[in-house]
Amino acid sequence: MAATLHDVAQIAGVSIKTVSNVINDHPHIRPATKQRVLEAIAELDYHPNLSARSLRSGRTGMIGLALPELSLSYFAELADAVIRSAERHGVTVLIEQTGGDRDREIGLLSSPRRQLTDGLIFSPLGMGNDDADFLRVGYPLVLLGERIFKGPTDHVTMRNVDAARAATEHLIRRGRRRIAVVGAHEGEVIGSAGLRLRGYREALEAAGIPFDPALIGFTTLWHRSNGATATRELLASGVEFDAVFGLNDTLALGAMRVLQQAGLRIPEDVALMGFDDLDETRYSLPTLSTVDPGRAEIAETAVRVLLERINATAPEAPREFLADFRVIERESSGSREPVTVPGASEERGQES
Amino acid sequence: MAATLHDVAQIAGVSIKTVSNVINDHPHIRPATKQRVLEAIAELDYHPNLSARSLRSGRTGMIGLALPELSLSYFAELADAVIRSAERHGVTVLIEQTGGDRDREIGLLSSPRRQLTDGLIFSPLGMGNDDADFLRVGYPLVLLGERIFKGPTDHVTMRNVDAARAATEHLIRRGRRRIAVVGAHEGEVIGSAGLRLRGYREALEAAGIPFDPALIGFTTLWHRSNGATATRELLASGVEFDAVFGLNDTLALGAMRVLQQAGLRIPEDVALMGFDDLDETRYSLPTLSTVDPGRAEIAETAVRVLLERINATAPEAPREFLADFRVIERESSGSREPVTVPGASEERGQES
DNA sequence: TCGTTTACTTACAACGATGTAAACGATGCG
DNA sequence: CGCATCGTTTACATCGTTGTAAGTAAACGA
Repeated sequence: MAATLHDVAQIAGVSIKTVSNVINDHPHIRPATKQRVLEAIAELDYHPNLSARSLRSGRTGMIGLALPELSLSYFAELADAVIRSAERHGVTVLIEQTGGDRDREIGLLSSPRRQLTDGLIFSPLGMGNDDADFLRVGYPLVLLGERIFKGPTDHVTMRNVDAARAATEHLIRRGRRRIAVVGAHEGEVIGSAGLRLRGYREALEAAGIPFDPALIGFTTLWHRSNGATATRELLASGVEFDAVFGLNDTLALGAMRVLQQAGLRIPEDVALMGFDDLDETRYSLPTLSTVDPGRAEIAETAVRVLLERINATAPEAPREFLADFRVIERESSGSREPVTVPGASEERGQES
Repeated sequence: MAATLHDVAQIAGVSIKTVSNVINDHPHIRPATKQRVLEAIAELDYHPNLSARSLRSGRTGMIGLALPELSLSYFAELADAVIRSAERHGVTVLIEQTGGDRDREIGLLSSPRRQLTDGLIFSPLGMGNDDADFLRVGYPLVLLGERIFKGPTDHVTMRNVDAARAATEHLIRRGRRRIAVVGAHEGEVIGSAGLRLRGYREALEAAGIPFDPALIGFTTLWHRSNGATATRELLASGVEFDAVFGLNDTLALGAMRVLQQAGLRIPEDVALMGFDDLDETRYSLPTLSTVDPGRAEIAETAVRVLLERINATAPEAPREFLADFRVIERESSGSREPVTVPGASEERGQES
């Protein structure tokens, strides 16, 4: 049996409340008493019972993180970042997978598991703007992603339009004028695809380059194989292009294979650009130019804002946060850096 | 405020214990009473308070999963599998990242967070066989991986030697005799690298092919860039080879790029084989032949065994579980299947 | 010396659930 | 008709913690 406050109190010769006070750093404790209590705690290797503490305080010290799937790299890296941020703030993260399914997402918002967490960071994929009302829940909630805007909660997201525009401008600066896109969604306005395509169009317009619908490759899901297929279709259509902008890294990596297989040199014949700055982009050949949409900042902000809400006394109007992005030039868009072992100085490894 | 047993009892006109009995399906409840209680529960949208239940019962309904890093694909997919298994068994998974650091791993075994979980599935990377005594802990623990054998706990792992042998034999059957290895660890005996290399040697021996040390590429970490570097070194060394066996998929994918860049055709000039069956191997070009080490089975077994331990009354001797593996022939080792959109029928996607 | 403040400590009652033991009414048996 | 029995329900204590209010002792000023 684990030691309790009672045991510690007995050994230290004080009341359990005094022990509790020592543990919670309450003022007005005589140093000598504190000393005795700490010794007793050490002697018994006492650790507070978290269930009891939760029951009493109404706080669990955990926050939820709901995302589509860990096996999608973007979300695995997001989870990694959120866990690290949470750790710095002294809270624990409980991950839940939705599979990107709208009904599961909605169900999760009122699942009994919400009891285990003091708040939720929620990255929906199936829900849309029309579902915003489901976000009116009785606990602190921070929304991520591009599925719902102007919802009733705090929202942390990336500058999709600006970042995609900057990425496109980067390609234009490299002398490319016929820039194909891979991953567009038919008719989408919000959502990552719609917003990033808008940024692309803004960049073209600003540079006086006419928009050519023939250069737009549509896909349904953003998986590697779709990037490959869309690129194959572009090649087969005979349309000329000197660059490809994958609306995310996974698509771009799919495109990379197809381009290479077709005998095209990257970046000499076709420059290539992704979006997300997945770890993987540092290890491809050539390394993939991409946009860091500020994932670390998004994670940190989401955790911070959620904890603020959890600790807030009065309700406040929902706020919107936009992370800073950064275009990262690597080999696939014609960086002139020497080709050494890619990323050798910054690798994080899996051993044995 | 959320409803409590008390509120429900009041509305139903019974005592709180009766409500508790209804919820826990205790026998001897008059149907009429049960009915009234259920109605009251529905009316108030009552959900049991999990902290209170934990405090009273000593169970949290959560299990821990400790692994190096979610941003390593293998572990992200393992976590995904464990979460799904746990869900089927009605328990929640709490993920913890160790970074593969020995001290963090040891610390985590007695962290206060262990209080939040009824047991732990632990995949160490930094700890070694000498640290086995740290695994003598006061809660159910299931060990994964190849770092510690004959430890004091249940152990679920893969048939590294047999699987690597089968993978090598597959290459031999395809007519390859000069099979290079990428990812060996100098002097390692256990650990994934040591065991898989042993399987490789066994296959050679059985086929009467002499072992050639010049064909072994050493790396430290198992990252993509290391696979690339080791392969580049093999090419530079001038040693002849007609196949490469990457000791994991990540290494093999790194090797794939270098081979292609060198103008070698896969599989015509060099056959390529990985290990792990990452999702990614289905989307590379060519698709990567690999070994499914039974990840799904490992996850399912680990969860099942852990829950058995949690529910066990008497202690039992530790057991060892070995998952079934399966060699998966894809294009990189000369599969003759038609090259269609890779994996089109089995993709799980990321939308928008 | 006494009253008053300050510093420190304590007893007690929650938080919301569940196990125990006892009580209750209805039934069956002698 | 009284007593045991069964099925059903209840009151109460308990899990380990923390907030509240009250208590004690020491320190201070008058």
